[in-house]
Amino acid sequence: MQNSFTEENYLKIIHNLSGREDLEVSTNALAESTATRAASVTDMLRKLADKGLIHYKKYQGVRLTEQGQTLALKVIRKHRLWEVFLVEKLGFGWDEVHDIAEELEHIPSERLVERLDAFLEHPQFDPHGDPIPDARGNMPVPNYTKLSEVNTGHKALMMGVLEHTPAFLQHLDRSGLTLGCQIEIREINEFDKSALIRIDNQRTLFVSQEVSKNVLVQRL
Amino acid sequence: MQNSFTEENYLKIIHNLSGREDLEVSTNALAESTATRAASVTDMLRKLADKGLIHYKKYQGVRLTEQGQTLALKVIRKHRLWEVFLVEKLGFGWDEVHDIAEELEHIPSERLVERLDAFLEHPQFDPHGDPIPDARGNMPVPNYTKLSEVNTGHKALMMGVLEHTPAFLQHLDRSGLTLGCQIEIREINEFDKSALIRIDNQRTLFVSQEVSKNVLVQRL
DNA sequence: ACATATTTTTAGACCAGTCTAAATTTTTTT
DNA sequence: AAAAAAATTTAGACTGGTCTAAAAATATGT
Repeated sequence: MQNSFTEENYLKIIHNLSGREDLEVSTNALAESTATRAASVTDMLRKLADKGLIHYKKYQGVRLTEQGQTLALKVIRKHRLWEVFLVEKLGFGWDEVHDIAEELEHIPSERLVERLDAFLEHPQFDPHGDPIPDARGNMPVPNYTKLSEVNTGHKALMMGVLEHTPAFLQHLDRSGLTLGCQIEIREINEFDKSALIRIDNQRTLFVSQEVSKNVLVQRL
Repeated sequence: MQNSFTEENYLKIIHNLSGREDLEVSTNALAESTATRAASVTDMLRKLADKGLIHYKKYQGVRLTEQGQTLALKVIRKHRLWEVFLVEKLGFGWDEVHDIAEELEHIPSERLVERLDAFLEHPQFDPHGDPIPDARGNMPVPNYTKLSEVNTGHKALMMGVLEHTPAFLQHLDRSGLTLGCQIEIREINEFDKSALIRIDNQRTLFVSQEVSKNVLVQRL
């Protein structure tokens, strides 16, 4: 029994919503993320539960089973590898690849994924800094800090983002904030938590809390 | 109104079955090629006709409209470009890529196709020697000859195949018949039309008519 | 703790794409 | 040109995934 495009999407989204702490995911949250109605989500949850891919008790929200987790990570692996391909090989911007990878992630061949991985030289992270699970489903859990949590006077390296919307990513592009850049916190304004930062010791930039809460860094 | 995976498949198959002479394609032929029942094909044909993608009169078979033709060629373009990618970049054999390309061909982004085309340096032919339509839907119509039609003593270059089954392609691999090789016809046996040929002036090989009827060459 | 609001589930319907069985049209054979 | 065979279409049903409207369960506010 094969898993459909739709089932794979649900698993991936449940994984993403349940976060590192494996929280219960609510029907409404899924309805929001899948852009379907709650009633349709309920139907799908019954089906996934019947297949043993999720733990589901009525009104209690869901969690992935071991099996569901494995499958979700395979889809996420494919998604992120394809994003690397699109950016590194085809020259797309990091703000353009999500929707295309959303389609490519459901192409089913194991051999394809492994050869793609080799072709890309086994990347560890996708273009947004998210870690790529390996073929066995192991995903490193980098513990980055939000830029908003770094104190005045400290330096850090930009390692990822929490927001993945094109609008946000394009804003970072225009600000010169790219993965790997060095950021030094010069000032933080108390009233709105906006900050004056210095990038790569070259440019100075004002960032709102909106931005700094969605940028992940590695403290130096 | 988007075209579904299934619709695209029908268009592609109608194109392939109607050949260069744009023959009418029968319901049964489509049922065979799509691995569905004739009754299901009939339903689909009504739908495609309603969308203006095919000319269809009951019991009369179908032909693509201008619009259907354009769409079919876009799908074929994608299919063949992805095959080039799989062979040239990922190192797959020409016998392994059909099924995977069958999935990839339905990924919808125009930008993706054009960037892939550029990345592959605008290939003219896929790994089986089939011509790749350009972005506007123009496809060169190379007029190759079947190897079985070349006379004793003549030379030719191998340019393509008519069969695309893994079994046939693997047989060619084992025989050392690859695209671009030079073939000289040494002898043809009258009773079964099998032939003794010389490849690249290096190896001599016996080929059945089965094989020579499915190998396309350019006479020298 | 009770009434209200929110969330979730059930019930019943729809669409795309498929199926089988039966009816109809076209083609072939004699 | 009639009978038989083959191809095609119609009729009616099923599955996966979705919807709306209504019912049921849970959570919240005072």
